[in-house]
Amino acid sequence: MSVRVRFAPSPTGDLHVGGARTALFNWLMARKLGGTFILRVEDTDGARNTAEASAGIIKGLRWLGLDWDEGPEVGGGCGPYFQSQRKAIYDAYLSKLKASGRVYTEENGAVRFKFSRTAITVHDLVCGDVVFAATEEPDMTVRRPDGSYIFHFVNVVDDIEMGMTHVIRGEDHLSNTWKHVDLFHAFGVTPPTYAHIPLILNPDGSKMSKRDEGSAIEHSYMNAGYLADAVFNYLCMLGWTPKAENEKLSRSELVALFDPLAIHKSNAKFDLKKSLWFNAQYLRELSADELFKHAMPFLKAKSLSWSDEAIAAAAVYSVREKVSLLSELPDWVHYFFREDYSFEADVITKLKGKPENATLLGVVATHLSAANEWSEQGVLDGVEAAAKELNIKPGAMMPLLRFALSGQSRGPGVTTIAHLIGRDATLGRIARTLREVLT
RNA sequence: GACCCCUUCGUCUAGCGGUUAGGACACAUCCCUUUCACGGAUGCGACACGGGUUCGAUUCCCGUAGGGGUCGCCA
Repeated sequence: MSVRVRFAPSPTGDLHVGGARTALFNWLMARKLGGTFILRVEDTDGARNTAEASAGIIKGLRWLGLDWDEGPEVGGGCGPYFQSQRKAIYDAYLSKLKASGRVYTEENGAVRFKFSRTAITVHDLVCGDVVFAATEEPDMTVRRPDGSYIFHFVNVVDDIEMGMTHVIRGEDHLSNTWKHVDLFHAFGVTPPTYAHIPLILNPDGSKMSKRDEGSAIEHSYMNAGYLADAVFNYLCMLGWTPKAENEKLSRSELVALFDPLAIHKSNAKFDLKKSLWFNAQYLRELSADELFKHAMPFLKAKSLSWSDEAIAAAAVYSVREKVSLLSELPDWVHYFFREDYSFEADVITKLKGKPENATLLGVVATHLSAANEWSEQGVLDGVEAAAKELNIKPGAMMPLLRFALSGQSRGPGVTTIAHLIGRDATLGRIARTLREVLT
């Protein structure tokens, strides 16, 4: 039998890391076994669900590259995939329960399911067989007086209707699973195989929920400058360890390595530093074009613009090993894009520190204006010639030139900066520094 | 409160009776270096506690403590 798994979010808010990882593991399972990954929106509670949230979740899943084979936007043979549109199916299933005497209606119209009140065992790939003693809880409500249905009921009905073979979800559902199994039995259906994955906790050990740092996919990752591949990779490492030498693994490697039996039982705390490390790793292996494409929205957000895209891309590429997030890029490259960059306080202090700095910059300018060709080597030759004339080491000239050309004390190689901004800008910036700082 | 799951360096983890308890992130130092980074090297650093079982427990069993979860006409 072909594997069928699903991610069944309730659209009450943005896609959350916990949900994203649940979707991720389901996706890995389907792709690993050549199965089907289904997206089902559990929007039975009209009061809490919104279309915006639903769209947001889809946006987040798309960004992470978790494509589904059946569900919203793609269709499939078991639709509709919004539970709010499946009332007739639920009514039919409720009738089955009525026929077998497993439900009863209360005075106000709510319908309850009669628990079997026997010990129930949940077979779980991660937790093993978990036995729940006969319950003493009140029978559970499956339909509200207004005719709408409750999660436990629709969840089970749809898992039956959509032919789910495995249910991979957060461990917070484990304690309720016996109720689902009871329902499956009442319908005369063998329950799917379960796999309850550990939860993601905050660094302090508390349960991570919306609002917490690093919890919302769109806000904390997409907009913060993460690469989807990095987030995908990092999330896999929370609660699962692939049998591999390295932790940095591509999607295809992760698919090939995936094994639900290797998923951990214990919860994992979110580690911001490590997520940044993963992102930095992925950032560095992007080509100049790819990096620029990803960086563009972040540059524009800081009002940076360019006329020569190749130069702009080269500028961004020159600082790729200095950042962990795309959002850090503008601060590292803004001076490539404008002449009115400001001078950092310590840069001004250092420039003014020695009176001979003005002379040094003047000599460098003279040599650079005479350079035969404007390449990095040409710039370097000019600086060395100036240093020789001044009888100092070329290395001693570099910081000064860096200060003048960027206003910053750190950045890519000085010759790279000069080469990319061009001769005119280089000479102009030296002149500006002489005029505005070393007066 | 009842029930369920969990417990190895600060964090993510390897380990599946005998290991100098390994790796990654972070941190520290050093090297490299025109800055900042990258990279390389080294270091710091853990089996929650108490009983068993065993020739021998991080590993198996029980208990305690601690953490998380579930007990809705939320999902």
